[in-house]
Amino acid sequence: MKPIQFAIEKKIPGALGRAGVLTTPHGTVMTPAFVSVGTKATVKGMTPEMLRGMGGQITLCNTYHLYLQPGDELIRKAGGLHAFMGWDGPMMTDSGGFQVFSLGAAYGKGISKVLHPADPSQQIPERSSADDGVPRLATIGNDGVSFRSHIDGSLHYITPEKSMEIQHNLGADIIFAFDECTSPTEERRYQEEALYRTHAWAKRSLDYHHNKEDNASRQALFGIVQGGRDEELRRMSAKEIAEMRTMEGAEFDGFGIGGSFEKDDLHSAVRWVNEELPEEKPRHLLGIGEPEDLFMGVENGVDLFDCVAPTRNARSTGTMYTKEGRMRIMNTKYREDFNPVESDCGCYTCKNFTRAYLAHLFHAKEMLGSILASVHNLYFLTNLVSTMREKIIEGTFPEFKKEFFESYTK
RNA sequence: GCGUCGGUGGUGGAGUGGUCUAUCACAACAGACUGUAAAUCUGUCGGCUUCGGCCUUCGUAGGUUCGAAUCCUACCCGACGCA
Repeated sequence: MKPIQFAIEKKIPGALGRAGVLTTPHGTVMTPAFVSVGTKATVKGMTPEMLRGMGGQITLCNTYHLYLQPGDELIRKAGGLHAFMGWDGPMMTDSGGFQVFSLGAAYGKGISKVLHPADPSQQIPERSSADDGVPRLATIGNDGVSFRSHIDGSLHYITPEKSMEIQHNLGADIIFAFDECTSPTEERRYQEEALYRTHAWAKRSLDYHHNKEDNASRQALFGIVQGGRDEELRRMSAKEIAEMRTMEGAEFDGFGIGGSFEKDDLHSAVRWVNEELPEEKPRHLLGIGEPEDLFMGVENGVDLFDCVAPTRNARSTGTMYTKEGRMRIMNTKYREDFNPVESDCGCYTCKNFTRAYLAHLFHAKEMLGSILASVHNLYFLTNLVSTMREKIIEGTFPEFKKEFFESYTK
């Protein structure tokens, strides 16, 4: 018996998109679905009850962060992440592969998950100059990655096996293979080299996982596809990860699509990969979650998304998603605006508070502001994706997409 | 009434003869944020601007000086002390 089951209910005619049901040991997820990010065993500002209340089905925690603090052994003793953080629903853990990137090639360089090269402040530096200056906290070797803890400076070595061991201790329903998320600033030669390494690490992750029968029966393992912006590498990676087997014939239970992108490359990369991946297994687009990207992903066959944007935008300066686009609640015009953030929104924040009140909380630096804005943003994106699911089942996804972008401007 | 100290841009508070439109912090205003190094970060913050500058500011009014937020005089205001 496999730890998860995935059934497709309905497809978008003429596209890769589909609506499905993902069954895990801790419950089902109606896909496509938005995954709430809870890196350090907490979705920032949200109790599990609030997550449930706003329609959250599943959360994603982080291997690297929890290994450093409080330690995966401690979480194992606590009875696993579900018990430790009080979330009894479906849960995934990321492998630490993103930190290879964010604490490595991207460290101190202002490079993030999605780059906007049209913005002059985000010009992609040449590789030669990208290596100057700031010392990295993550250094890649062929066997694994050395991390210098961003908390206390201590040195740690993470291998694919170590990532699996940590994720076994954490005990999420779905875990990810250890990968290297590459920067779009790397040239093709490096992308290729990194891809071979990611594939080798994927195989080691798969082998290690299936050597631990207890875990393999309770935790699903997703392989991660990389390959940057290059079509050949992306397709090759998707095929290779999809066909990867242990000696006993065990395979990945699903797939992650990873990488740091230029905005324009995102669409093509997702399409190339999903054209190659086997239809019957779930696909997770790692770290993506702006509304326009969610539509693109769903249309192109992505089943799961996670993104820090809703909580980070909410918490930092009260930037909230609305049907008309982003609203920055601290802008002067909202100080005496006694309407809800969105009058037709069903979230707790919109049903109970005004823009003026939220503006006040942010100006006064009261933590409830961050919480209420997070509630709204998580609701907005979660609800947006679940509405896309309904529309796929109704057969009206294209109409819904068109209607959404008639009012939404970024 | 006498004495002492002090009055700097929205606020607090640097500066004590030229490099001063005046450090810094806060507030304000605008922006960024996509597998969280993030309750973080960036920019603006006297007026005008053809963005090269120009004009006006450090309680008020005079004065010294090539040059004053900085020195002198008078006045106004505040705190404290003494009558």
